[in-house]
Amino acid sequence: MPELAEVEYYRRQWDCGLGGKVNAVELHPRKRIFRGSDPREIVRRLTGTRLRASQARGKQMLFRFSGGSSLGLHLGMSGTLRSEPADFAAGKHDHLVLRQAKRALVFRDPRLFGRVRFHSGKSEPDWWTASAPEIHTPQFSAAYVAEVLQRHRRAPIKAVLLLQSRFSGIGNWMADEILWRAGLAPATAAGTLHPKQQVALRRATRFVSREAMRIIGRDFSDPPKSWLIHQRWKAGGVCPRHGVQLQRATIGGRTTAWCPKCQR
DNA sequence: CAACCTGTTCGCCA
DNA sequence: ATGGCGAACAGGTT
Repeated sequence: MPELAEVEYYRRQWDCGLGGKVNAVELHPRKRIFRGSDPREIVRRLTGTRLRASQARGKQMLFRFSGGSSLGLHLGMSGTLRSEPADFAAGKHDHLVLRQAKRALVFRDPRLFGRVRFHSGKSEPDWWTASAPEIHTPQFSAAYVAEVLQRHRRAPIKAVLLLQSRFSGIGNWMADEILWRAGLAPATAAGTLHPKQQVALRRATRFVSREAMRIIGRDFSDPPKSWLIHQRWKAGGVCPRHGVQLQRATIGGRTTAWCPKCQR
């Protein structure tokens, strides 16, 4: 489920707990979610702190606590964050619960592709600082896009859009939406894009990111009916622009839908 | 019942 | 050393 905009939506679901004290931390320590970190340390160091702030970069989230501890959360394929009443009882897939006086902050992830990381100390964790330029910043420039396309010139453009180290936060449906708007066939080798196509790609990337953040990031509203997202999973899905039957194939290792008429 | 899935990481190969 | 690709990871849904 979660790409850039959904991540932003879920991050905000814990905003109600900002400033609140963490009275207890409950977790399922054996779960794959905690790979690479020590669950007992998370319990020990977060208990008694206060949730101070949170941020998202691409699909990665950072929650900061008093005392200098941070939690890094990644939602993987099926992760969600939500707030529940204080007497909430954690279910099978609720792998991390932060108990506050008035609520429980819950991280749920049935498929376990998500991840919980932990960091303590004055420095910023490297899994946080090593992120790619965000799409809404000046660093996501035409020159940057050109360089990325050149570096990955032999890969299909669809696969390049899915590289988190290059296009921060773009996932499968956003990549298809972007290519459809830019008029680019997903299998096109990245290095063959003409200057005008590069401009269209960057413009569509910024548009889809900004609008998805505004529409989905705020309250999980549906994008307008004119967006490809409403058609791409349907059996008889058609191009919102022409009504032409969408094509479907695995490109860049993922299911890809595109309009053969407007994407070349 | 079988196929499918909005993500990342690893090993292999060029 | 770098880039591209396919498999693996898990469990719910169709």
